[in-house]
Amino acid sequence: MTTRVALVDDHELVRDGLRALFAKDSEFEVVGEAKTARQAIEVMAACQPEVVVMDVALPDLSGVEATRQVLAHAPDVKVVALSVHADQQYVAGMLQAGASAYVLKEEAAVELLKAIRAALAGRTYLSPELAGAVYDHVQSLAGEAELSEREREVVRLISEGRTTREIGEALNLSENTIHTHRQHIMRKLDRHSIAELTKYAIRTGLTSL
Amino acid sequence: MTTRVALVDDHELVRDGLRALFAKDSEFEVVGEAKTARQAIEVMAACQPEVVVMDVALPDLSGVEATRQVLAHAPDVKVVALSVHADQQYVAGMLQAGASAYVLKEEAAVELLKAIRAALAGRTYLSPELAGAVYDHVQSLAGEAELSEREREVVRLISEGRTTREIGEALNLSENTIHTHRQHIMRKLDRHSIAELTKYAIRTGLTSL
DNA sequence: GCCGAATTCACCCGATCGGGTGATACCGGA
DNA sequence: TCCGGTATCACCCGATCGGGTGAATTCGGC
Repeated sequence: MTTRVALVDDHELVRDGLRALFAKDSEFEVVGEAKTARQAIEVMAACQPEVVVMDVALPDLSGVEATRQVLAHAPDVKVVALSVHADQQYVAGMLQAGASAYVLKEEAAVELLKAIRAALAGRTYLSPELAGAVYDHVQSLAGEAELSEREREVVRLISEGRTTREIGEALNLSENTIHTHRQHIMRKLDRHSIAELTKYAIRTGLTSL
Repeated sequence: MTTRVALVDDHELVRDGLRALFAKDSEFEVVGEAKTARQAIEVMAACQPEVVVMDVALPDLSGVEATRQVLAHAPDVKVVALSVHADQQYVAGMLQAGASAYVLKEEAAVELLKAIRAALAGRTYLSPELAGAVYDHVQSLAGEAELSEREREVVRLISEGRTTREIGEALNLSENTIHTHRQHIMRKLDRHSIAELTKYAIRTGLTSL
């Protein structure tokens, strides 16, 4: 029985390469592709893959947020993150979002296959280069409370420089409600300034620089 | 150590010529080529060049838009524009899009190498003929967002989540002074919220996530 | 059913922000 | 020499933030 794989990457070239890679291996079958996070959600429902190979840099949303949303829709899917950079922040963010593996694009193809097999077996896989470097960061993130969907949306808008009133208008909610959300967020994250919330939003992929 | 260069030009012949040019010089190494803007974006991710030599006339998008997109994906890459025309509009557009240099094809090859070295050194290079014509425009762009030492210090502390009073205490200055600094900074950068200032600080390396 | 969370809204308060004006002083380039 | 930028400080104002309290609803879990 072959393993059903979906590819999420905005680069045609990368997807082509990956597809060719999986075509050589009878163990895997590429059942869906997506260029954006939004497309990815749709493809999940249509193709029912067991594994999603996801680029962390997508045009519409960060891979972190995309991973979160994919797993919200299909909790059993294994997400394997693909990235060009060994950026600790991103690695930690992806793992916290629920990714099962993180592989650098500079690695050999065999690393990706190893990562997928590890993910399917319920284990977490990191590119050899990363494993040690990231451990501390993951630990530090572990103590961070999780935000609800609504709260992440509010943090995102705050980090875009919007005011409480503007956010209320954007979400069709009362200013008071946004105010309360912000309070809950600050208490959960123990971050009590816009500056710190903005950094959180960037690090977790809710917004970009 | 060689400098990694990517070529973006729709003319096979031009690319052949440039490749031969760089092959003669052990200082540079051509690691990727693209015929179109779309390809260029893909090549960026795949090849991780330090410099992109880009024709301003491409079949799918203008060189201006291509430059913008390349830099959106890889902010640290230096873009050297190549063109047959000394059109001020194009020059200004490319520089505004973030190109580091603008070289005419009629110039000698050595000009291109000079331009690349200047770009790598963080300077802006223009073909001698253009230098005078666009000087004013370049000046206005160059002096656009330069903060003073003091101002950068204040932005840094703001991005650390400190309040105006705390910053005043830290720097042994009046609250009012910090207040004024913040105003000047916001006007210079055209960023009018803590969130946006924080992003600026992160992008320019004044603070970390 | 009860409890906790998430979500929604309201009203309170003092502190801070974002913006303006105006002033003094220093320094370096035109 | 005068002008512009930097740096310092002061006072003003309205808007917003950061924090608190209290309360309604819904929804999933024990």
